[in-house]
Amino acid sequence: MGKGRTRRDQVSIPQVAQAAGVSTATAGRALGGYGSVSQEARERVLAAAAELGYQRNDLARAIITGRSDTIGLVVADIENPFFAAAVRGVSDAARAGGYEVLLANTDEDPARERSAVDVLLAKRVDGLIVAPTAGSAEHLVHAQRSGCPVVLLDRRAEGVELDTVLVDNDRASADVVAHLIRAGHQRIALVTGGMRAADPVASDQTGVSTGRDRVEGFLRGMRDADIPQPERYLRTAAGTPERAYAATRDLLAAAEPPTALFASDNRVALGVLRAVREASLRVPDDISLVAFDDADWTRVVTPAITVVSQPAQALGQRAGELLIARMAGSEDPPHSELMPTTFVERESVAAPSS
Amino acid sequence: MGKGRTRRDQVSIPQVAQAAGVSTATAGRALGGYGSVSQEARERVLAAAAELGYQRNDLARAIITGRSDTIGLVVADIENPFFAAAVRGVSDAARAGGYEVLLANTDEDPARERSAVDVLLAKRVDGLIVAPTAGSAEHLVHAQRSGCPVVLLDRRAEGVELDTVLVDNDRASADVVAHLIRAGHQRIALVTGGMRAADPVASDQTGVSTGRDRVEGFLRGMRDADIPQPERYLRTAAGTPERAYAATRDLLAAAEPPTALFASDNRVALGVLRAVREASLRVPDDISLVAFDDADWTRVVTPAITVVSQPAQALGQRAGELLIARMAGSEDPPHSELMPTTFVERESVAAPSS
DNA sequence: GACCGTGGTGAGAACGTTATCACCTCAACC
DNA sequence: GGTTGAGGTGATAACGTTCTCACCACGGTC
Repeated sequence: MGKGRTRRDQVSIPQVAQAAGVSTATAGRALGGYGSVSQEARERVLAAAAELGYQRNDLARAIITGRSDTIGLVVADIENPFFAAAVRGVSDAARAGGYEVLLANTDEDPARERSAVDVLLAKRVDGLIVAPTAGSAEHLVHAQRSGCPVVLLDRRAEGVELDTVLVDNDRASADVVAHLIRAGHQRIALVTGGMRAADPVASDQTGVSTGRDRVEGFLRGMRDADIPQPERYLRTAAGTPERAYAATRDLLAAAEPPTALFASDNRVALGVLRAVREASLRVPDDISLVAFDDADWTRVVTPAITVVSQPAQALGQRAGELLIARMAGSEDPPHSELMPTTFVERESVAAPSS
Repeated sequence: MGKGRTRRDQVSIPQVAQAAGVSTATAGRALGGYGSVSQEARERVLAAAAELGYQRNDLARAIITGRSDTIGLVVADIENPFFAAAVRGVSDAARAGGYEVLLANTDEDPARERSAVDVLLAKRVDGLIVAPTAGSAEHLVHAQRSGCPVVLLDRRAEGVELDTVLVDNDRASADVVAHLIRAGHQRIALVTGGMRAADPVASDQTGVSTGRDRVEGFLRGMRDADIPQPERYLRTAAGTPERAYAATRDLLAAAEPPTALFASDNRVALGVLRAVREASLRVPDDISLVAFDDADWTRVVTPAITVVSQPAQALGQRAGELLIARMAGSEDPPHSELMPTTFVERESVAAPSS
């Protein structure tokens, strides 16, 4: 036995009330900051609380008020700087609105996402922000219907009516392709993850929406320029640095290798760049390179990499604000908000060499 | 009134019990998985629960059991990849132990840290993992004493008895210095953050322990090699990429610039590297470079950067495990666990040119 | 003087769970 | 046939808070 009081003998409002010589109700009002309490009673209660080391219990409060002042945040991969920044944005918005954040990581596993949502619902979060992974979004609709507002972050979910904050991936991707084509490229490769390897083109339902949209934009951009066989240099299922590395090696070893590489996110870019380095290719003289995500290191490498910058933190913040509005009772029909990407031209794109 | 049931008419155990034709107690047992229930009763209860859309309420459960199955995690900066990885480690350990994680960001602000701890305590987390920022750790001791175990992550707190999981920063730092000296360097600069600019050497109480320990190790390493005025190239208060950039520019512009740069973390390294690039210095021919943290980009730049690798995720995981043991009732005296760093030699160190 | 509103107070219900206890049944054991 | 034990059940207390309501005192207004 020993140090410190154990979990069970926490001081509660009735004890404070008794010490202060007032009723439980009055002590509760003084401590909880609701109702009206005389100056004198408040002082006595506060003094008694300090004396006894009273610690309020938000759990009990949440049961009675029906609000926990907590929002649940479900992301795929906290280690991805994009999500880290988004989490930061959500955190900031939550703090500003008086909410705490309960965080869950899914590792892109739909089963873990479902169970995370379940746990968060059981903990009675007031709202949910989710970057949905592949698969059905039934559980999210269900959550929303049971009274817990849901906002989707960075990714769409098919056929459900939920607020969504994201970026126009399709268009940004097409713009990159157009830029490369203007620079003179024809053999343009897209290295990306998030889709089943088996069926890269019929991408309607598999994989994460972000990946699908970027592929879609890529293909559209290629077709718009009448480049035949646009899927020739499309490499899906390369979502990790390692797999992107392998996919890029593969591309570079081909008889007719691409003259430009488009990496679909910052982690993919890492693998792509490593493969390029190992092949002793010079950027941009031998090969051009564009990446999604303005990761901090992209401007410190030589040459600095041309990127599509996403407002990751702002995305998170906006999702938080939208959710807070919903929790406050907003009844507008669910809608998507597109936030602008910025094409940051640096030094990794040039005309093809041959 | 609108879509979906509102917050207030959630289904509760008594309602399920009535629908299933059993007592509240039995329904509670069937749903909560405690006590003993007949096969038949359980089935009836579960069917009724599914029918009515019952959602368990962990808040009410937590009140009665005294455990919320939640741990609080307080970090300085979630956007720092080191902490992102550590958060990941904590998450994994928590999940394995059946706990959820409540996350708070402090931005290195002691006031925000205190208020975060306060809120988490009010939410009745079962334990707390904190990467303490500068200043007193009184609130943490208080938390521990009031029955909420605390584990420190990555950073020490002076004069308090708390479990701590970290790395031997002093020694790792001294080892880097020794390595550079063996390579022939004398004019070695340390660019670091986390300390008041005013008084860089008397570092006993200001700043974050990590920074202080690294400075200490740096100075020790220099003194051990009998290099005079070791603080000559010491630049503190340069904890962000921007400030590190400015500090490095400053160093490089000196009459007798350093021949080797030591960046105290991955964000500092970003700024240092940018300054080096802009000065058109070649690494390692013109100047050598070592950084703390094996950030993913450090091996993709040319030349790949020699780093001190920290087991960030393992650190977080171990902190989680330690906390779980504490919450399970372990009464061992608090202790520090040092995890090993790895010196990863790459291509950014060479003998000084002159 | 009757009436109202308002600030303050306390008793007790309410929230949705789990814990405690008493009780019942049935089988196993001596 | 009694004792023991285990499995199952329900009534009710308990957790720590806020909510509801009734009540009082007081001042102002008609």
